[in-house]
Amino acid sequence: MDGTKKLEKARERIIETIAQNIHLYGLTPSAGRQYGTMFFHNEPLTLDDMTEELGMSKTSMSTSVRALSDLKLVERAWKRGVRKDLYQVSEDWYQSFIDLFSIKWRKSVSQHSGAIRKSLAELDELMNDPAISEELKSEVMIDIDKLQYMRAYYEWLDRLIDAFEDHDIFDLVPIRNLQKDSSDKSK
Amino acid sequence: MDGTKKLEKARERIIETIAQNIHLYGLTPSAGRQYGTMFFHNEPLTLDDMTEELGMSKTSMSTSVRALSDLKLVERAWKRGVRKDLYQVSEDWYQSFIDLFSIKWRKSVSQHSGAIRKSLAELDELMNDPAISEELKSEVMIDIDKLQYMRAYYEWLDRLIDAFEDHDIFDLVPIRNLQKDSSDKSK
DNA sequence: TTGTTTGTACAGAAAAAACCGTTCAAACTA
DNA sequence: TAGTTTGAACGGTTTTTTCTGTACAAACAA
Repeated sequence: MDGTKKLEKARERIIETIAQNIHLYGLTPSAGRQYGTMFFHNEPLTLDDMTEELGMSKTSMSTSVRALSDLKLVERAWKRGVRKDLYQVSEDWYQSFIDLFSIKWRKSVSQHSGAIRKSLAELDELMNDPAISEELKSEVMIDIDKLQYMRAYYEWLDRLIDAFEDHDIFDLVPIRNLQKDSSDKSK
Repeated sequence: MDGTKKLEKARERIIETIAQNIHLYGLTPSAGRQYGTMFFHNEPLTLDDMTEELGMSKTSMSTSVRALSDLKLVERAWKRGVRKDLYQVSEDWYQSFIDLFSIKWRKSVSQHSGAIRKSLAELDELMNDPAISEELKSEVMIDIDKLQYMRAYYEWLDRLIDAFEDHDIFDLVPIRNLQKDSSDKSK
């Protein structure tokens, strides 16, 4: 088999695996393929480059590169004399993992916390209403407990994301920069 | 406003918030609504109960309760004399968060690790091929570096998931069981 | 055994999304 | 200024996903 073909095949396997797993970041396989393609390119790419590489429309490239940018999986690059926007994958994958939580999960925590606060206030009000049956009150009490549990959980999630952002997580789970020689046959 | 209505409204807000955020678990809003409904029910529910509560088909209830079960967000319950399957939400949300990683992310790590191993072996072979141009070899070298970086990253992710499963994460980010009085107005 | 109940497989309908071609505004060039 | 180039907004089309109703197999009841 031709050497270039072999290299291409080895890359394709990785790209396809990325495409099949990028849903964990809430992205489509197409965006994953785009990411993978950029990953193996050693130069920043323009939208037109991507159109050519992936055989998809420029519009599609534009929208999915935006989705990738929103999650900070890719970033813009500059190159003297090039007017087109250039994009390249963010180098630090650990940071990309953290960014997922900073962006998507933090937003979710915030929405939940807001909803819980509002509902808790309403139930609180309900508890102080004298025109409410004892039976209903005991139901409300149960719900208040549940919401308090939720509130504690999201507060925990919030601190977890803090621990990611502050890189405290690397104290617990250190990055091992093995750089293991690829000819090492040991298991 | 009627007390029962008010309670219902407070619940609906939470349920809808869950529905809008469950995509982080790779589930549809419908499944989220189903989860939310079960969450506020103090008794396990049957598929027929859910059909009635949510106004959707039994088939839908069956498929999405399976999706929820796969992620261990809900579990089966038993009740004397009831022949129908009963389901209830898993009580421990912290564990549910961990399960997400045990199930979905671990699988992703495994797929990636496999692909990386294969591709790395191929590139290794390519490097030892004497019939390959120097130019191509330097390209291959770059890719090997990238794959080694990936390998280290997924190995880190694997250890991170271990830290979740072993509950070591709670040493770094402890669960505060505040149980703060809901009448506390401090900010 | 036969009749009933329950959960799920399957195929088609409905809804949602991904994607494309065209168009347009902004930025750059001359 | 006018002419290009570029990225994205907007409708319309295609593809995918979600949901439903029917049908069926397994478990239970009598």
